[in-house]
Amino acid sequence: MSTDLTTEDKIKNAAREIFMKKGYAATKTRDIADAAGINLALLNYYFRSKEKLFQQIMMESLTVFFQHIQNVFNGEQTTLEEKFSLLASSYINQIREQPDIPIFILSELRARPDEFVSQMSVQTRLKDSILFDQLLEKIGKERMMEINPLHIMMNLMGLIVFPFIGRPMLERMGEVDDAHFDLMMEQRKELIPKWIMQMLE
Amino acid sequence: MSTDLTTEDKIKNAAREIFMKKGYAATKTRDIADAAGINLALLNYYFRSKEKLFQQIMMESLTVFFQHIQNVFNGEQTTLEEKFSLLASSYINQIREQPDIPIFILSELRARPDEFVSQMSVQTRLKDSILFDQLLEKIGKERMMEINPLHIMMNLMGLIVFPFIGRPMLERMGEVDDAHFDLMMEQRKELIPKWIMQMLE
DNA sequence: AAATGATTTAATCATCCGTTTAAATAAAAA
DNA sequence: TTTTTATTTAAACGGATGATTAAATCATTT
Repeated sequence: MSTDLTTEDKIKNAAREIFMKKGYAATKTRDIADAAGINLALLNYYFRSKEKLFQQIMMESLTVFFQHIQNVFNGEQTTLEEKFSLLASSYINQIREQPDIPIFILSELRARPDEFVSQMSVQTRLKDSILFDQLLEKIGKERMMEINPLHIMMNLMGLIVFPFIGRPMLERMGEVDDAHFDLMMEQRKELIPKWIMQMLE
Repeated sequence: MSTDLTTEDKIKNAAREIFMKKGYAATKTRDIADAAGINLALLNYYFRSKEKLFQQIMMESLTVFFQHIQNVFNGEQTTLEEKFSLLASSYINQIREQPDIPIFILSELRARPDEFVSQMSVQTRLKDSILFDQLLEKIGKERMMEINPLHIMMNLMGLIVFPFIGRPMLERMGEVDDAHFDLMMEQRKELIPKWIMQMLE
């Protein structure tokens, strides 16, 4: 957290790490300043307030986290299963690099109603996507009442994201260590698309 | 939040509601006192400190949330699919009554390492359960390396819990209202066991 | 009724925490 | 160099917040 970064970036990096780990309310501006190795006043000098700094980081996190969805959802050259596979792989890789990002986003989204939800998901209307059309074709109109494509989205995201959110609990329940957990996440890149396809049969 | 409850319970009810909605750090003792309609000092009189009050509520939440698991996991009269069905139904009902409980538990578990994780999951060792034996029998020894029973646990819990955690996001993505969301959760009581069974084929 | 103990209240303390200020230093422009 | 602007620092402000105190009220016992 030092070297030749600009002061602004040192603050942002430290803030991102601490916000993600502890959440907005539990994060103290002094913790950020200490972790960044800068004077406390610089935080306000560069970002005006803790709130503004948080919003900036939150927006960037949302962008990073949802940037793939848009593209994959509307890929014209990829099949359904390929889309599931792409999503599983890219998200599992991404979350491995920033393990706290899902729970961070989801819990702050809960605590700060609307503020971010609106901007995040306007981009991603399921019904307007090619994925949706492909789902319709696969499921068939007659089964549509029973199995709303949103079920499939819930399943896909749940299967990808939940293991990371529930990790401390799951590792204990299953008596697996970190290495084994990583292996399982690697397996899931192939398993999840298969499972989702089975659901559509 | 009034009537003939004891003062202690008025505080606990208010605290539970606010802790669940906002998390530990964002919850102020004065908010709890106001919501409970009691004098601020009474909180410390009955519970010593905010931290102690929180721990008590957290422990009770964990107990409630995991009490079914133990029983269902070790039911001797129920088949695999019946166990999945029981878990899905009881958890979906339970979460509907306290929608914030999953994200509350999972995010506080992250913010407060170990403190609770240890006590929570000692009770629930997957390998010691009847469910585990039934899974082994169904999956078969040869496929065990590929599909660890923990995968199935991740899937089951992810499919049940994630829709509630991601609800604000999912409702926007899928353009469904609260009533429709509830209907879908009702459908999932039957769908989830089916999906899980398909994964085992 | 008096005495004892439990509960509740108003007020205050002490610390924390986000933010600001004013001065000092460094960098850039003139 | 001198002047101006940008960055950094130490110190402090003021409100919020968890906790405590001492007195008041209520309930129970004798």
